[in-house]
Amino acid sequence: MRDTAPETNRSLPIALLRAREKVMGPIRAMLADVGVTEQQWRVLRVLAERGTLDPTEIADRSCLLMPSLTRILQTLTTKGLITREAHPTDRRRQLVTITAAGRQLIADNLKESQRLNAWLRESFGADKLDALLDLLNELDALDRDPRG
Amino acid sequence: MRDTAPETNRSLPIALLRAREKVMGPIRAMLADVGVTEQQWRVLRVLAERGTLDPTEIADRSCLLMPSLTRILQTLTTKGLITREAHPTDRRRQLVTITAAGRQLIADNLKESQRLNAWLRESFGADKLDALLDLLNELDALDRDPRG
DNA sequence: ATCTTGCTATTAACATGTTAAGTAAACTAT
DNA sequence: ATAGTTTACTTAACATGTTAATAGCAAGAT
Repeated sequence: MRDTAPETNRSLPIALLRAREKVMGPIRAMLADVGVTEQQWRVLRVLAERGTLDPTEIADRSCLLMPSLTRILQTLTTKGLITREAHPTDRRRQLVTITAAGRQLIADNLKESQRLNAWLRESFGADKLDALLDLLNELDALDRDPRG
Repeated sequence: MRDTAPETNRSLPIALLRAREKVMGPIRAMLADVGVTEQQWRVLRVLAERGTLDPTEIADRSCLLMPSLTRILQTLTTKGLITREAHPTDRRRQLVTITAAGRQLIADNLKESQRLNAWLRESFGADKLDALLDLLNELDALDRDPRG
């Protein structure tokens, strides 16, 4: 079906959408078995890798907007995967920490996650994957919005 | 901030997310002024380019899932930008057509849309843009899910 | 003719995306 | 000190993403 619509293949927004779906599909399937979403998984991994963080930094590192993150942190707290405490000196801020259960959830799925990454590298080609990542990062680094 | 987190730059899902945000930001801003979302714009453009279609084909061409499309078609009908009629021979299906108002909305924004595309080509580089699109399409064409 | 199977579109339920507004706390400059 | 500003997080409102279930219809097989 899709090959009869050549235009959309040259549309960058749609190409990015399709590529993302291709990569995320298997990951989502894996996470669905454990009962966490792709976004919740990102938050947990950031916390596991970098330790206690405040919500603003979590949002930046996991590429989530603050309103989304607010809801996700509530969900993760309910699930017992994170804890939140007040910041010692700045009462506007919080400190979020992953719990042992959260770390366990990551440990239970990290191997499969790495297997999916390896499959991608092998199937798509390590050279092409690196080239793609380079281009995407360059694109993201483009200076400013085209408001001229 | 972001440059202190080298890992996420090499994560394909997140790199795709950031790149998409970079490209879509200006487009969303343009469309917000007219009162349509990015997804509604995609549907209208598909209908304008290819004429009357049934919802299943619209979903395929605009990269939307059917439940999302159902709601979007309701919204677009309310806004008077599309019309829906029953399929003459298959009563399960519908035929969706863009209205004159819908075509006018596209005409009003097409030039700006093309200007944004041109800005991207020039700013990012035509060669790199083509290379990126090629890689994304190749990725999307990868055979099957890694269920081994 | 009925029965099964598959297709089309919708609905439901929950999670996130997105923009705008709101609240509370910290900062800045007088 | 205090008015004005900025920062951190939350809430609200609406749109979409995602999976599962549902209803109506079509087509093929028995």
